[in-house]
Amino acid sequence: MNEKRRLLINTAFHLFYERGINSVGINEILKVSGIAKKTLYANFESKDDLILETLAQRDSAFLSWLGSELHQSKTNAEVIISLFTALTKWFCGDVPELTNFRGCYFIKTSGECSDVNSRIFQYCVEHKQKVRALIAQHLTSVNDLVIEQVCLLKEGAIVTAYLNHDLKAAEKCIPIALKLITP
Amino acid sequence: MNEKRRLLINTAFHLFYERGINSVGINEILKVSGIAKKTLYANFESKDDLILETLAQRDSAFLSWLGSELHQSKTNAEVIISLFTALTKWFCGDVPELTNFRGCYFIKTSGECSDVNSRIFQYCVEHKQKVRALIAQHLTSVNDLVIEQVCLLKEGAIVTAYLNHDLKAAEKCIPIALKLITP
DNA sequence: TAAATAATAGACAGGTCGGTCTACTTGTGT
DNA sequence: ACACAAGTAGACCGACCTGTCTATTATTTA
Repeated sequence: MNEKRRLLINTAFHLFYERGINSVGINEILKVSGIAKKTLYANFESKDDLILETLAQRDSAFLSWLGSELHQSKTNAEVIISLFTALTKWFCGDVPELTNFRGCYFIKTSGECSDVNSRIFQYCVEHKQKVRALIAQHLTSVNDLVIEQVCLLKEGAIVTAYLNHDLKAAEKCIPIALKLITP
Repeated sequence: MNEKRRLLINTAFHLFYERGINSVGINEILKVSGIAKKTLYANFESKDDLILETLAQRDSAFLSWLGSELHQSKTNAEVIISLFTALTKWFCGDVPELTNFRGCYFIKTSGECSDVNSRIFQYCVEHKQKVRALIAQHLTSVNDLVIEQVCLLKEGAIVTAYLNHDLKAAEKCIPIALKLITP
């Protein structure tokens, strides 16, 4: 049972991430995964519920990946360099557990939400907060403004890498971010 | 005739911007605008064609607004300050010609595209290039890297302002961007 | 005034949407 | 051997999708 559930979440995520949550129908997810509709609705309340689970899976995968990338950085400068070189690896498709880079799943998904008070939109906001907290946790003696500025650069890099096919977007952030932590 | 066309583009843009191009149907656009379906298809080949026209209208509106905001800035520092305070005004809903801030229409729309080679996606890329060119045109004796870094900050500010409801995201970019132009 | 143009309303086609339900086929534990 | 749970296949529902087409009304032009 749990295996079917995981397969459904995985298949749904890949399709949603590639083509958008509103462009992919339930029937296609079933066809690709080879699972019956009844099984899907035994595991998930609705399509929105399934979407939320794909967000949760991606949230977990992204945070654990980023955590491991920042793990052994000692100084603040090392953390900054690790962060943006990790992003570059992601953009270049060198991070298999995040699949081929297609932009930020949470930015894309939140953009398809009509209602900013929906659970889906809220989950996207929470994900960004968690990433911010993870970065903050690795930077010592740095005030909030600087952390927000680093995150700002990060978001800019992700969007630019996707829209402009600029795989070096994150690298361009490194000198800026280094100046931020050593004023 | 041309008036109907403009009303259709305008209505479509507002609905698309609020709820996403894939969540809004042709029939709703017709209902809201009070225009008959036949008239729509006399003016536009397809829904995709209509979407492209809304992108063109937004592209034009955004560029002319930003152009006028940067217009009377003399020094590079003034340009930077004008740019990011203009963004802040936009985020706060103080720019009527851009309607209520809902993030970047082009980032959102590109995120709903399955095909990165589609005309719609390409138009979004071109818009970003035009904005970049406009900013570059106002900054004198600044190399390409710095311009890209300024644009990176701009994209980060837009995304962060939307997702985190952080209306001051653009203000946080000003000190960083000023350092970039005075090394 | 008559003809031509433009716009209207909306039925219709063929398809997909999310979601429910029935009927059938497995596999497993006792 | 039997019951029960879990899964499959897919018909079906009402709603909506894009796009075409007919029939009617209003407006302009000669």
